[in-house]
Amino acid sequence: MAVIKYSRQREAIKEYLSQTKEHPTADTIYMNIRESYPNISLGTVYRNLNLLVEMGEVLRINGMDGSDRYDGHTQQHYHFLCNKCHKILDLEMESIDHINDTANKDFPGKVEGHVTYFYGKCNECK
Amino acid sequence: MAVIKYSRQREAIKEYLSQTKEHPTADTIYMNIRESYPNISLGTVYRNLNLLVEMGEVLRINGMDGSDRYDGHTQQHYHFLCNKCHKILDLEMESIDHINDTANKDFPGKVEGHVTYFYGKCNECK
DNA sequence: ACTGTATATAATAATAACTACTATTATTTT
DNA sequence: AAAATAATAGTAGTTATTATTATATACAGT
Ligand SMILES: [Mn+2]
Ligand SMILES: [Mn+2]
Ligand SMILES: [Zn+2]
Ligand SMILES: [Zn+2]
Repeated sequence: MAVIKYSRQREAIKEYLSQTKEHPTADTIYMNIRESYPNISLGTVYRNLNLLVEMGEVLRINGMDGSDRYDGHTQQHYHFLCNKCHKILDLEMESIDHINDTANKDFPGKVEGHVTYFYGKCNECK
Repeated sequence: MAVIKYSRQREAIKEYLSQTKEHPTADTIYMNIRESYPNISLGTVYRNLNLLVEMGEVLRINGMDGSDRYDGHTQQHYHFLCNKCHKILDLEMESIDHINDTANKDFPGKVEGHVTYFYGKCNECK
């Protein structure tokens, strides 16, 4: 796949992700795009999500539960998972990139980055 | 399931996990236990891993790639994932639990903990 | 605007990781 | 040793995701 051609399906996915504050699964995205494009296929959603992640236009959040989540807001930020209602929230907090240095200290290889999420009780559930 | 009864299959899994320094998948564990228990079923491996994780005798590491990894060494420690050879290594480093406080600062809910792993190039791959 | 070619799509099949079910077997209690 | 209970092997089912393929769309060159 050398040249990337426009598709309204991909545009709709990007649009939907940029305007939601949630962190939807591929299936949730599918359900929503369906309202404007009833014939869109789930495979198309997955393929475009992979493309968008690869292009850096969308973030993939994985490991929180069974299925991957997607985030249209690509500036670096951290996530919080509520243990009770399982909502995923953005965390506004100062950088913790220094933990890379901590990790590097006695490590023979090279630590380049980290993946972190926080968990606990959200405002409503605590 | 009120009472937990002994089983040599479960014992073999625990034994295998306690002596390996790797972080095997359920399937890898299955392959290895098979050498001493050729009839063990993959379902038995999964069921016992879940049990052992629940009992706190084994750690589950998820989100690194498609399938969960298991760790027989249960003292809290961090992991490193090599981007090139995809090995998972233990990281000996000082505690970074203070990042919970950082995350809590302006958060209306209650941050109780975090999940973190580091990535980069291991000693052989860098 | 018309045509050719490459890319994207919908629909569907396939895969991978894991869980559920059930008849049999192993462990523990009595 | 017999009864009671839990674990197992073997298998079927689920869920999330990827692969396949025939058709549709985008778009560069005329
Ligand atoms: Mn986010
Ligand atoms: Mn470890
Ligand atoms: Zn909550
Ligand atoms: Zn490596």
